[in-house]
Amino acid sequence: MSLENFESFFALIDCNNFYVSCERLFNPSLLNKPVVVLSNNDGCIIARSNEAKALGVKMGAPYFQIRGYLERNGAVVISSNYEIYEDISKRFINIIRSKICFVEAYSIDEAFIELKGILKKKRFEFCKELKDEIYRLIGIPVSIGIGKTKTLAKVANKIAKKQKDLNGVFDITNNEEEILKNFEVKDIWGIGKSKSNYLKNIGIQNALELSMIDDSFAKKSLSIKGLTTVLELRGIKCINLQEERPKQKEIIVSRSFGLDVDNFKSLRESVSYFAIAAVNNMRSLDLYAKTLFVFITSNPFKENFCSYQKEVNFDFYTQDVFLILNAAEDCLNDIFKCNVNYKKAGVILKNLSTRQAALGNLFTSLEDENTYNLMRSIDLLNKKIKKDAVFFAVEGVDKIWQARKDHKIAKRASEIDII
DNA sequence: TCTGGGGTCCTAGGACCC
DNA sequence: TCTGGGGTCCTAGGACCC
Repeated sequence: MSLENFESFFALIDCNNFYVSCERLFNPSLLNKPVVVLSNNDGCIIARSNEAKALGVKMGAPYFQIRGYLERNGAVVISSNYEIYEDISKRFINIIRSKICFVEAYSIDEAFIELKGILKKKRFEFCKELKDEIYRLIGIPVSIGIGKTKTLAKVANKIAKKQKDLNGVFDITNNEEEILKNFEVKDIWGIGKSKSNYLKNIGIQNALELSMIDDSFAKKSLSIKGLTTVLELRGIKCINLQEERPKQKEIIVSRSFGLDVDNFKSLRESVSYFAIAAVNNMRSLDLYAKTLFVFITSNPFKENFCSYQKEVNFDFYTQDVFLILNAAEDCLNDIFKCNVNYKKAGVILKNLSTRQAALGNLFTSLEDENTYNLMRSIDLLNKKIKKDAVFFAVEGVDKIWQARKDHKIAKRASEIDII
């Protein structure tokens, strides 16, 4: 048997209209209807059912601009509920892991797998069975694209999604050239708006043309990433499967406000709330931060946009919520200006390190033991009673800055009982 | 009235040094 | 008259992803 039969291939498994599909699990009446899911603050469209796509609803469209159109067409509008989506995402990944070892959980609704040790003629069959199994166990429809490289698997996935007669699985290797010739440059993974505009201007319209450009020209005009894309389109493997998630480099918690905020008190409450959320996230990852970054901005879609920010470095790596809260407040004190309508604020924890690496620092004083014990107790209470049963007074109670979520269908992750 | 949030990586350009 | 040339490090901002 030739080696070619054992050549390693990639497949990309992508959940169809993931957030909409999740909502449909709880509410089957949403089936066969145009459904959209909104981003935080009910700002933009971030997921569309096929029926909504057929109405011409664009990804990322501001909701207020198309609200009337959606209403007239009987579309169902839902505020996003990430807790649920994350829970279902974990189940999705677990099913894949139970079928194959080489898995990269790429995003909340996508996974790459490497088809190693699977015979060429069995590849397609394996993916088809995987797709059926995912649907059988969690009720989420997926599409699977197969290719020699991750970039080609991405292309194949788009074809699998678009061409209904393929039943959701497509292997691009059978007619690669033809597919690439009809695949627009702007739809290629790694080619964004800026690069696709540039390529259009120099007369490169499709993926096949892009795959044939000169290497050094690609690097010079599209940067190293662009060259990688070009090579991958040619079937040269440059991007490996990342089975282990690389250590996170920063943690961001930021929100747009439901209303404009001009008073220091509300702003301080929001920044405190974000700082605590960021620290909680960091603690759950068992990381420590050396740098804190705080920012506040006005509405970027209005005139006189302004943005203020400040960064502070701690003397040591820390997880101490009190230290970080105080520092965040100090930052805000320094950057706050009166007579500005603030629309958004955020906190970033940077310079993250594991406990072990942090301890390697001569000047480390990781945390006060009392703080550590207190935080553990709060975690336990919130887990036992309910989320946010215990919270810090600085977060405020009324939270007038909080985002709108007018279309939320109330439910909790515990209601999910599919498997 | 109303336009998300959370990430990573790359590059250009300034500062500094020899 | 004539204004080097590298190297390194850092950072802000852009580009891209989902």
